[in-house]
Amino acid sequence: MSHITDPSAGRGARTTSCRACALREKTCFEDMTEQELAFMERFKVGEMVVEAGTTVLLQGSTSPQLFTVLQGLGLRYTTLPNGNRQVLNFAFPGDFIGLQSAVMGELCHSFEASTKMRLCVFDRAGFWELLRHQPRRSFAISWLAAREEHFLGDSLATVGQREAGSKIAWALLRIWQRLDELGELQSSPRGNGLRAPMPWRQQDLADALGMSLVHTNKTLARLRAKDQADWRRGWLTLPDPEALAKEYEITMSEFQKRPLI
Amino acid sequence: MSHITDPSAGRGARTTSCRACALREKTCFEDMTEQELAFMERFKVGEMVVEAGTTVLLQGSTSPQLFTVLQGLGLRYTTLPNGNRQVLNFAFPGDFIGLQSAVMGELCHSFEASTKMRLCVFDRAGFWELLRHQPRRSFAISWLAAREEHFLGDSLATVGQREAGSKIAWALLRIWQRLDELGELQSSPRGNGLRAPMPWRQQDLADALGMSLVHTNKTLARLRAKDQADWRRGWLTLPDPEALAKEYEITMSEFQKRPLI
DNA sequence: CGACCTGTTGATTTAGATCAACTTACGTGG
DNA sequence: CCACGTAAGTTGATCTAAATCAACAGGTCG
Repeated sequence: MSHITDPSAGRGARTTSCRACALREKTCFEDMTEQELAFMERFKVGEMVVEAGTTVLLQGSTSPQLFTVLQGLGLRYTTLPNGNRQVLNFAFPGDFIGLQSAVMGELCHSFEASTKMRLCVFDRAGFWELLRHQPRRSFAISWLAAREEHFLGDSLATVGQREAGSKIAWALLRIWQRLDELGELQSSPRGNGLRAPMPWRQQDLADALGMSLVHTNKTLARLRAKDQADWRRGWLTLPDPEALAKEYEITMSEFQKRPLI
Repeated sequence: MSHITDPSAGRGARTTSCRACALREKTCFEDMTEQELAFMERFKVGEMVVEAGTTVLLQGSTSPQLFTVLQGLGLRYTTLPNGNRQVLNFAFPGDFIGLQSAVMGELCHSFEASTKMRLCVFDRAGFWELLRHQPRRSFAISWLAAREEHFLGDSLATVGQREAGSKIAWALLRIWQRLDELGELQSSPRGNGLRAPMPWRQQDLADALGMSLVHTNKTLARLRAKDQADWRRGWLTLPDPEALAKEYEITMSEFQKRPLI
């Protein structure tokens, strides 16, 4: 199901060069210096396109690759010995995937594409070189790792300390915010307001929040009835995100430009 | 209640030099090159000794400092708008504290000393210099951040997907393992077996696992009755850690030497 | 058309929260 | 040395949020 394009194969015409990368245009990312660009292009091994449902990284295996999401949405999860699944986070364009595997030997989580995805592929061996020769890039890596740590801490606090309605609202707001940063919110086809693509299943959200599927469903229905959030058929609508956040005592961390790997 | 020693004050006789740092002797840490040592000594600003109960970092403030734990135990937590507290992790000697604050502007968690602690203090401004000039050190930072991310993911999976007995067992095993690595397990004063210092309160454990205090207490009592774990008056005894892990389907990540900042 | 996946809804059960009373340990000061 | 105050730990009774069970509906695809 997967398809890798190697830039050294053929004339490399099929692989976007970092310079031409559409992600760089987004306002949510920091600018890159000419030197950084040149370096990243050497570090880049190719591109990979996967269909929705593909397992890109499998817990327990040892992947020699690192990725940056170019297009599409995915999710990262662990499977416990008791069979339960914990979704660790949802992945968006610009996310750097696999830092942990570069550090620990073995993968302790899986990564799955929730839509068709395009991934930028880097070689793990090049990672060390990256940090050695590019202090700015290396700082970017640490920055992203710290940010990820922050997000996970936030998830932990939500899963551990909020009740159902608040959990759901928190998750929807976070997804909304991330898509907003990326400029992926669209105006609804019917009438006013914005909507966000949200391709995940209710089961995914349930597994992210430590809730049962049924309870997740009923809580979503309650939010819909109160006109606070409407997530159906792959699209999420939040009539008033600020009011929602206030109602459920949710403080979103403010926007910050972030580096792109 | 806190007491800072500045190496540039007096003759700096009161501050341990990195070369003489007792932590470096521990087998769980990677060796440092002479060059790294020299650099870290410049980066180090001083030492701080705090009494048990001191809040070292406060959520919402902006701390100009980074720490490495030299002695003692602590914990990191967030307070939610609803008043609940989530303990994010427990801190042990060798842990590097404050990477997030170095990256995000504002602290999004607090740090508290659970025993008397000795902390190695670094200046935040020096952090950027660190990454710029010391590729090896910079790799160490990324390594530690990735490890922290891994631990948090593990916590999230536990809080989200395990039931009470398993949660408690998981937490006790992890603390046990971390102290074991540091060589802090001692033989019990009465009779055979090992014991670990565990200065936290039941409330801390409850807040780490997203459980109520009462339920935590009752679950601990059940484990004690089954001779699986005994935590009382600041000491933890695990008669058979492997059996405990097996019983509750817990896989501990294997030991790996880690860098020291 | 039937198989399958995702979502929906009501009925029932239960793990864990909450409430409340009490014990134990450890000061501190008279 | 004892009385008192406070913080942590313990235990039983009660309540409830959320899990589980079960049946069904809608959409999609071969």
